[in-house]
Amino acid sequence: MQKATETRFELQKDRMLKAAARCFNEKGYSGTSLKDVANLLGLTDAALYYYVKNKEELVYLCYIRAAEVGRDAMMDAMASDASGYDKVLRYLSNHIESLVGDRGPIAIMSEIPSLEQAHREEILELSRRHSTAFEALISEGIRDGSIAPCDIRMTGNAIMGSINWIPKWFHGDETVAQRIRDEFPGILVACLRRNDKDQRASVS
Amino acid sequence: MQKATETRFELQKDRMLKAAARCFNEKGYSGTSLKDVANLLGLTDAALYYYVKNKEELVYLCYIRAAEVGRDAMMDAMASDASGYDKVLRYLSNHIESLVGDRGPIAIMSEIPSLEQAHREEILELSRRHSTAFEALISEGIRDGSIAPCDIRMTGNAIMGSINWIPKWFHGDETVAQRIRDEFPGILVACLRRNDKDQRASVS
DNA sequence: CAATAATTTTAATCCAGATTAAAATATAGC
DNA sequence: GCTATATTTTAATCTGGATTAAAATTATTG
Repeated sequence: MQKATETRFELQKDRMLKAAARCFNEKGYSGTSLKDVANLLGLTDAALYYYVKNKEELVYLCYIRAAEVGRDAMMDAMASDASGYDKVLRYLSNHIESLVGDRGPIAIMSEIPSLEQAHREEILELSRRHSTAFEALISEGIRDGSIAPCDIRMTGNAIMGSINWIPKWFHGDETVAQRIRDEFPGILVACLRRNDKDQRASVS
Repeated sequence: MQKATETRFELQKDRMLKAAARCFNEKGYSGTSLKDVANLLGLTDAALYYYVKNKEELVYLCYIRAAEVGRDAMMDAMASDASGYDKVLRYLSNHIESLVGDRGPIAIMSEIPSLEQAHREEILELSRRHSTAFEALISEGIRDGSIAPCDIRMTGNAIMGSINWIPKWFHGDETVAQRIRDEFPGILVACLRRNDKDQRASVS
């Protein structure tokens, strides 16, 4: 019955979260006033309170959304029947597609400490789980021989950092988006193929 | 004559910038009050105004410092007489050492838009120059055959993103610092060795 | 030591931007 | 069209934290 209204509400809320994510990524949390977000939606700042309790919750929800996007990308990769290496590649492609595609601006989780206790812990937990899952993929690849042995924690941090930073410099240009989709996964999985520390490119 | 005083002033100011960088990295710009920074120094918030005009300038100076650290790392690498690949490796090692070593916490430049016009433009210019210099190293490596041909812009973004994200998860633990020093440069330059998109680790 | 300069604190302001309550408008179902 | 509900705005507050001025303390120098 409320299906229609619920849908409208959810749609608006989702638009709001995207607008907020965009502002936060571009202008930072402090640099973003609720008015900025509202303007992007053609609304008044006060209107946002119809959808969220306060600014903190707005950030919280942006981060929840970011976590979901990461989880979805991970789930899909984990479910595939492939080598560890290919799962990582698939996860990266998935996640990147979400970042630059129409799941639209995803917030960088750079202000977790400003969240209130309960929210902070929840986001940290989700974040930790994601890292763990990613490291598990790498482990799997090492075990099945598709990935070269490496310091899993550091390699995971390196790759994830690169991903996390994308929203900082990508601002919606579709040409750039395509280039990211095409290049990034390949660039990053290269970190998993080192089999010789002194190897060089064998070109020409 | 004022040498001693100047030194004291400069030292205190430097301590302040490090404390601020640490706060900003950990709690974000908005989450950081001047009181937080002052507490870390055993001072009162008002005391900070003896060293800087306002909070904006504090951020600005943190970013200037971050840019200098990057530039120093780059200068040293560029001056070396080595292949493009080795210059990149050297730059990465240098920069990473600064990030995790005693040049102490370096601020992540994540709130450039909150800077006032003139400062923002200056920081952006420095930032752009640094990217350009990094891409030049990659180009050089491709020309001299030490680096595999690649999308220079994207590869540069990937590697720099990984570097930029480090202060987000590294919080001063010396054991971790050593691990970063040991592993990160090698992990990241792997992105420059791809000579075959379908290559896999040739282990066991 | 006195005298001057450097540094920090105390104690007010001040303000942008978050938040709220009530009123106004839009929308949906009947 | 009428009624109830959903959504948005208007118009105030409210507040944390930035900022400032003056006073107090600490260091330096002749």
